[in-house]
Amino acid sequence: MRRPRAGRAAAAAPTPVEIREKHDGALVGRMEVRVWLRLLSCSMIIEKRLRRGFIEKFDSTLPRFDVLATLERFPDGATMGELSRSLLVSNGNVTSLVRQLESAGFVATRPAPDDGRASIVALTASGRAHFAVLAQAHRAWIEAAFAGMPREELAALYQLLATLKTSIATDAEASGK
Amino acid sequence: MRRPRAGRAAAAAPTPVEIREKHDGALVGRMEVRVWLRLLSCSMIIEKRLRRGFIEKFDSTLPRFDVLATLERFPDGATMGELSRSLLVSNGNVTSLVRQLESAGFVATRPAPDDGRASIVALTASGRAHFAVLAQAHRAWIEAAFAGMPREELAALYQLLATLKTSIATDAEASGK
DNA sequence: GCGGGATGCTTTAGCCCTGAAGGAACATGA
DNA sequence: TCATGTTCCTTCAGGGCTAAAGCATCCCGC
Repeated sequence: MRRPRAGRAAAAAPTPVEIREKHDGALVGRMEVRVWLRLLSCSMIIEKRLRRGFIEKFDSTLPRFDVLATLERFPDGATMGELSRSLLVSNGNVTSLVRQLESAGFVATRPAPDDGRASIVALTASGRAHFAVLAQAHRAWIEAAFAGMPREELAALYQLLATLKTSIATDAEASGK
Repeated sequence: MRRPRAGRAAAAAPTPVEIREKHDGALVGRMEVRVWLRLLSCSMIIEKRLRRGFIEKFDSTLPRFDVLATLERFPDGATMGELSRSLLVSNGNVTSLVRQLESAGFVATRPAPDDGRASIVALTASGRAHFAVLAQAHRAWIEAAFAGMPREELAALYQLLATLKTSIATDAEASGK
């Protein structure tokens, strides 16, 4: 009801399914912005779907899964700082995530032997088993989302994202820090 | 200190700048998952940078900017529901964002003439001016992030993301809504 | 030793976001 | 008309996230 909405949306109407893009239909001028909005849109939708899946199927969350996934790569355990750096999230955030996983019995924390400030957190057996289940669902969801993409395009996308990453990185260097 | 971390990280050490990927170095098997992690990484980094920019330069936030951007495409104003659908965020969330912008004088709310439940929110003159400034900075940040990408690759990425979007959409349809 | 700076972690305030619950207004069919 | 169901919006509880402040511990140069 009440939707003039001329332009792109109307032109793209015949497509079978239409996923709305953030700011879709806007008169975005520059190519860079258009690519960014599309990128953001894809990543938000997939992420939202994963988040929802974890809640509904496992009563867990994506960030908690991320912690488990990271810890799986540190068989001897990782310090909070290592976790924080690996996950690209703030220190305080890791604290609360680990607390939750700890009270669920999926990770265990022990003091670092060589550093009185640090503590080392590692997966428990139960945590490792739990992660295996979650990881399989996670992979299945992602594969489903990408199912409509031919292999060559997938590889091409992978390459282009690499270029983008280095572009982002060199920009970070140029603009101080 | 204390970083065995064999593999990719060590091998990639000579690169000038290294942006860490979420779960970087993990033994991610499937191509789909690798593409997803890279996509997520790019989008998170850019988004984080925008967020930071808005805070530092304008003491504002990305979601508030999104609301302004959406409203700019509704010259006659939009209902809360239209905003919520356009922004892909929940209804309650829009309420608080609009409240903030309202108390800052950037948007104004009036009751819908034909529907006692709905209210229509629109940009004020001040809000339109404010948005113009923000939008320019926003565009500049994005262009800087993509500056290292040749035009053809940008266009190719744009196309691939379109395929991905329809893949996501058809997946959504297949798995019931 | 030991004093001062760096580092590891936690705590807190504050914003973003969701989903569920609830109230008010609408719509519809009997 | 009015009872029922739907729609629009708000409120609230709860989790994620950050930046800044604070505490404990470490390290290093003197």
